[in-house]
Amino acid sequence: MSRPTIADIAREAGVSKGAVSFALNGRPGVSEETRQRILQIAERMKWRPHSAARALGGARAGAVGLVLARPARTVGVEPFFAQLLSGLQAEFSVRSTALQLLVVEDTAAEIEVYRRWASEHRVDGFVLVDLQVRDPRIEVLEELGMPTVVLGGPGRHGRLPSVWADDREAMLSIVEYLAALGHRRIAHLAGLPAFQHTQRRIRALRDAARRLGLSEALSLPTDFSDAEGAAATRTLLARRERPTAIIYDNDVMAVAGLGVATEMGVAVPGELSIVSFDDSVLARIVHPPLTALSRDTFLLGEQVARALLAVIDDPAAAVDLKTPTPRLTVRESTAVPRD
Amino acid sequence: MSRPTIADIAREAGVSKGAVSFALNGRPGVSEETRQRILQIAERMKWRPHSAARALGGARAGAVGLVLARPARTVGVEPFFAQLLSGLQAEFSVRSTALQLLVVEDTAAEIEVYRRWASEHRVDGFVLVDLQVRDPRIEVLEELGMPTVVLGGPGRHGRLPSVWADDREAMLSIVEYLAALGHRRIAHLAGLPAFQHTQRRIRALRDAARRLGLSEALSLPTDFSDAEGAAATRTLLARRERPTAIIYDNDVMAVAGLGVATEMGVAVPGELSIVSFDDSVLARIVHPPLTALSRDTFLLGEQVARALLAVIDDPAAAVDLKTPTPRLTVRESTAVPRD
DNA sequence: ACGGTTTACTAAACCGGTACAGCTCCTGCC
DNA sequence: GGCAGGAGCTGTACCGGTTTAGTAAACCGT
Repeated sequence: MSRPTIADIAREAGVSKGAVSFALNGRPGVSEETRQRILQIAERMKWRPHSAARALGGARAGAVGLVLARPARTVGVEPFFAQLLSGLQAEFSVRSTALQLLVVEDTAAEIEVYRRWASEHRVDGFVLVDLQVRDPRIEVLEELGMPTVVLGGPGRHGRLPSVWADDREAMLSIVEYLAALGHRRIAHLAGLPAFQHTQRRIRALRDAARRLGLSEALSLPTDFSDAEGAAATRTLLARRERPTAIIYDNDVMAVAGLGVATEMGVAVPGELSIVSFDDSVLARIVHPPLTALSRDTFLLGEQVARALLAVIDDPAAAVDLKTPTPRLTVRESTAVPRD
Repeated sequence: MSRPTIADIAREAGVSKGAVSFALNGRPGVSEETRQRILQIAERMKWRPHSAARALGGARAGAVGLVLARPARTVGVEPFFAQLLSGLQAEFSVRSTALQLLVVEDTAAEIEVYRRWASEHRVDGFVLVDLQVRDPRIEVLEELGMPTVVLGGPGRHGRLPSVWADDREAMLSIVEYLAALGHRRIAHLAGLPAFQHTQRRIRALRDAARRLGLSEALSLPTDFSDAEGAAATRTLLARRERPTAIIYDNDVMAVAGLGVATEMGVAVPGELSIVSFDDSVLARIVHPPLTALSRDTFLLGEQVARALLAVIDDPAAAVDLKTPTPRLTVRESTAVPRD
């Protein structure tokens, strides 16, 4: 016989389907003795619930969605997402919730997927990342009424609960460290200007520069790619008065920038200090290893997952969780500027 | 009103549920005129099928599974998987099939997931990667009778269809290139010995060495991590008669090895040539950029997805697809050995 | 004009669970 | 002794689709 159903178990145990359902879901309605007997039979028959049948009864779909809008071939270059994914998985799988992952080309397609998955009842909630300035996705998700957790910054994201890291403090800690070393001309290769965290970092740098009396603090927007990171670094290093330190918004650009410096004969850290806003193997394995901001992305993923499960359980739950502020791991790419 | 059902459409159109089902699925049983009317109403009401309800009727679950057995925190370091994933997605999403991704700790847990997802009817098929020597998963998947495509090498994998790349030819092309440059002592930092492709590469190197009359061709097994890559490189370079070229089984190890060489004052490519078996941004952005084997992993993912969909449509379909042999992209990490 | 086939559709069963009203005992209490 | 209340269970409706048996009308050839 193929796949046993609760009806099979009921027949075997000589009870009704309802009783079996009660027993298997650990809810009152059957005696402890009967429950044990049913559980044993289910075990013996290797019964597993049919996820579709469960979902049909208006209950959970047992899955959550994560949709990324990026050019298909560029995903996975950044270790950040892989780490986040691992953390999400770790927590979701404990509560036997599956993760549906989809990579699409742009935000319009992403919204379309939210609509489709919601109306197909395929998922119970969403994780929203890469928060943009005036993000159109928030409105859609609120309208759909799907439990959603935003991985973003402080402040309101409509009525959606959020888990966030303090980008501002993180940037301040980097700038203060560089200023303490004696750097006065600092450049910042920022990410996509449309992202909220990019804006927060740019603002933090500007504020810190004013407060610490830096003579220069320039933020250049990029698309996070190694190509733009390299190009912008080349431009910066070709100037007459070049910066003595560059802060890169991700590890890929930082490594590319390091390559450019080496190629142009600019000594790191002698003539140029490099700091990466993301830590990963990448930052560790290059030479010299890069000073980088270490955040526990895996933990972040776990927290987001936990928050989402809480919201699914109780849609009224208001979550606004600040994760530990990342700390700077000093390696060999930063030093006192040579005058 | 929330989510419209086919019953709502049927009422609106003044026909039965069955007629609506026929119309929406493009099957005979209704007149063209009625079909159009029903389609318009469905469109207007923004109807979408409830995926659970469909799956319950013994039909497709509309999803496939990919399970990776690796320590959770190490995933995503390798661009290879991200690329593969993108390719899979691209093809699956065209056929509106979702991809369920799960990362588990070991093979036992992986098998458990196959069992669970199959019996819960959560997926219609699986993609099997990281094929091992005498892989226990194959037997389980055959027993479960789930459509599965193996991403592996040539040869039999039970009765499972497969898509594969020619690792042997790839390794031969690298060795022949290095031999042509004049290298006679070549080392190979291999991956996990339990993997089939590791064994194939080791064998290919040994055969080529004999044929080309190399004086040394050593394969050292590792766990693919940057740490072991660095450690093994250090050992090799500390020997009296050090190799003049090292082939790394992935990009992460190659970059780590490059770091070690730089640190030890061994010039690349002057005193040591480096070749990576995987190409990615990583290989491009370090300095000097690495000579690497370029395979179109994105395309590979698309092909695997297509193959799996074909097997799901027709379980008897026998697929055995060889992908284009990867080609060597020569950059600046390889040169004629200095004597 | 008649039997036979085709077309267009309806009604109901079915998939495998969950939810709930209702029934039968048994116990406790005044 | 009678009644309330609860434990333990049954039976059935229901979720939203698909599928099948059945039916009425139209069509067809001779």
